[in-house]
Amino acid sequence: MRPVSEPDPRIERSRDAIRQAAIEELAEVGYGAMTIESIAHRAGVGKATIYRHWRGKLDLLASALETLREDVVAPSDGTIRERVTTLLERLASHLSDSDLAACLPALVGAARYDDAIRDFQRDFSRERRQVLVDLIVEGVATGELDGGLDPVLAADALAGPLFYARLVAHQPFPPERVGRLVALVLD
Amino acid sequence: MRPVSEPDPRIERSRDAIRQAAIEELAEVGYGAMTIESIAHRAGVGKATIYRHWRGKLDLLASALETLREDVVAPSDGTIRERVTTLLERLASHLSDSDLAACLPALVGAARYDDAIRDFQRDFSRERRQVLVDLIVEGVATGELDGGLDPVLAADALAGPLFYARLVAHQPFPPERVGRLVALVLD
DNA sequence: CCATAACGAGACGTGACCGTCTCATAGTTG
DNA sequence: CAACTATGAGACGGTCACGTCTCGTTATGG
Repeated sequence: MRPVSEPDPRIERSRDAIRQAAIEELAEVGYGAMTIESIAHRAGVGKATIYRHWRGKLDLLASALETLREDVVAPSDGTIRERVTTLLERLASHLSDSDLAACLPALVGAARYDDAIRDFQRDFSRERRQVLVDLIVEGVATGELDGGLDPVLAADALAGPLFYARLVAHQPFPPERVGRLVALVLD
Repeated sequence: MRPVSEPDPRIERSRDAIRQAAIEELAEVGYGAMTIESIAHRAGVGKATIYRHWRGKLDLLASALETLREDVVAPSDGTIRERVTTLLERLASHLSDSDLAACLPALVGAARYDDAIRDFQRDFSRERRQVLVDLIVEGVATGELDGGLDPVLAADALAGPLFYARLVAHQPFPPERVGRLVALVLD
């Protein structure tokens, strides 16, 4: 292999700024009202730079969403109930705080018209749910949880209400209710 | 009271057509991409007619959403478990079928930027949830359900997963799972 | 330190939608 | 039937974002 010259660091630097700006715009004004010009402005970047790197809004958005992916790891200490509770408390706070959560309503709205967004959302939620399901499966296997428990159903009953509160009811799910929800579903 | 001349029936007729078109547009293209011109076209109406009756998109939308309100009545026959199951099955099919459900993703996306939409959604979901809560309260009162059950929490655990499946996971909640969900939460 | 490449800024023509308007038409009331 | 009135159609000027482009500038690697 011949030595290859380093790529100009400015390239990735602007790409990052643009992706971040896109995420903020998405969260603040929504998918429909998002414009390339506003993103360029927010990123402190010329419009042309955006078109140099992406085909358009959709392409950029897909790329920006990738930066929001993050691995969810189940807590490893304590009883299953404690670990499930911790995981859900994290989810609850994640739903109030994170960049992704800020974009969530916009994504839900946009998913209907854009397959890429829908796929992103489905994959993403599936991954997150799997962590919860695995935890419950483990609890059933060790006998801590009732053997008749359907792990997938239980995971839905646990995570569903948090999303429901955020997206539909528009009232936060109080963190202190998480413990009672876990008790209700797992016992 | 002096006799009052009948209002021209054309007025309400166009209003209805326009409201219906607005709902369809909202469901199909989303809040941001909805335009007065496309609504007028779909309704077979001149743009001016829309502006004669409403101030603009937002005002029209609020008016159109009103037509989507419908009373949810709890089933009155059977055990509480059966009635809860029936109610949830109705909700599940409502979430696949109805005009309102078709608009739901768009509403979730728009709620972030429009207070009126958020209020509509919150009130609407609150009303629906109350029916479920009342049913569970009744079950607790008659002793059919465990006395330690928190009706509000249980209602969330029941309804949440259905919305979650529709809005986030993008996979329908199979009607046959409703029964198992009810058993999981109420027993 | 120079040649190069990516950059920001923004002008440009295009197209969409806005909200207002005019006008001939068709449906309604009395 | 006659007067009336809401209507469908669409022209209009204005605004805004699009996607392309041409600049002069700046940072980078060699």
